[in-house]
Amino acid sequence: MQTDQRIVVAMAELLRRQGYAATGIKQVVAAAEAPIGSVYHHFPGGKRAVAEAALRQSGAAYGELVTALLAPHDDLVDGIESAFAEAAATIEQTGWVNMCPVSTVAGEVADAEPALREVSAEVFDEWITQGVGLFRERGLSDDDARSLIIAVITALEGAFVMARTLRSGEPVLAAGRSVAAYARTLTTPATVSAG
Amino acid sequence: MQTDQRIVVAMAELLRRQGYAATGIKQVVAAAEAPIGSVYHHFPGGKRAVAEAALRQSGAAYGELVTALLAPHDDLVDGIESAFAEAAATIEQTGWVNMCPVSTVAGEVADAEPALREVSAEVFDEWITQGVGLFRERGLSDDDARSLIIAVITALEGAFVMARTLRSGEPVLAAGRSVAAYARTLTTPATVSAG
DNA sequence: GTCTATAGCGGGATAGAC
DNA sequence: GTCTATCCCGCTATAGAC
Repeated sequence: MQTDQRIVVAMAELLRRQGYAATGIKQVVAAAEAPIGSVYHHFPGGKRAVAEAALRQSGAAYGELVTALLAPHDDLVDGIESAFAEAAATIEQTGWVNMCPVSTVAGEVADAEPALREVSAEVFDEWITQGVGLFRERGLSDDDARSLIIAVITALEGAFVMARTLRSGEPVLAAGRSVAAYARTLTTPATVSAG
Repeated sequence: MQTDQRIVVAMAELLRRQGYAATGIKQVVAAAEAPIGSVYHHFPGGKRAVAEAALRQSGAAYGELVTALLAPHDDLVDGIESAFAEAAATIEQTGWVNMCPVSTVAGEVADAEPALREVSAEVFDEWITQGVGLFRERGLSDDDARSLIIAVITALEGAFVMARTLRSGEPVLAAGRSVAAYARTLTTPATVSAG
């Protein structure tokens, strides 16, 4: 792998574990087995530029992963349930490490790092666009599809934080039940019984 | 206000904006209008001890806030819908600052700061306990109550991160719709129509 | 107990040899 | 273009005057 790629990959790995502020450039080059000068040769913007590249790359990969988990299921509810179950298993097996750096980083940079907030926002927007497309194929209206994919993403993000903190897969499973129930109401018009 | 209290409050405020690693003790004492020596006099554990106190205090206050938003409503679904709507309005009015430092900090310290992860876990557990009590009073079973409060918390957490990043209240509203739909399925047994 | 000056360290970034 | 040695700054934490 090329030096610049190794740097980006190492940054992404550290970002999802520690966030942006706690991750040092020296730590990144040690993990990437690269000399520190290479960072500033390939990324004149320094630490921030490396982080931007890492967020974009990981964001795209993670968006494809979620799509790949949902796409095989013709039924929305089935797809969502299996995606959350898969996520719960993965995060537990990997020792409670976040699956994607975007969620870890977005919260700490939303106010203090405009450039990184902007990149994170672009990643979220791409995920939403992909999800809207997928859910529209399953018969949802534009508004419902958009509302549902946002519910899926926010539930996953929030559940990951709690799961890593509690060292338990329970939050991911509970969040999955919740979003699946919402998806069910959007696909099968329920008749509410009185009382 | 006492010096130690001002220090804790200033730390909490900075934590919810920037997270733990990016927040400096010098920044905290400047905001608290206290000499730096006071930090180590009142908190021998230094920065980490101040952050622990800030997380506990903010966690308790935020738990009471959510309870106060939910408690007045006899109907679960009404309470959840109004709580999320209130949250969306608040985060927008305050310039997209997070309402609570726990969610901002938990993600970045889950792997690297065991003491802070532990405190964050205690805060989450307290929120869950409070929510289970509240939802049981509304007639839910233990399991349903626990699943629902976890869904509420994770949805709020995840939605706040996305809202701050996108500078939009939409994620909080979408998350609220999703959780409210889940609560509705737990309270009103729905008859699903075929097709 | 309050407060200041400073130590000691690690951060990001750079200059310049090769 | 690769890589190393170093700079300079800001950090946490401390020592000690008051």
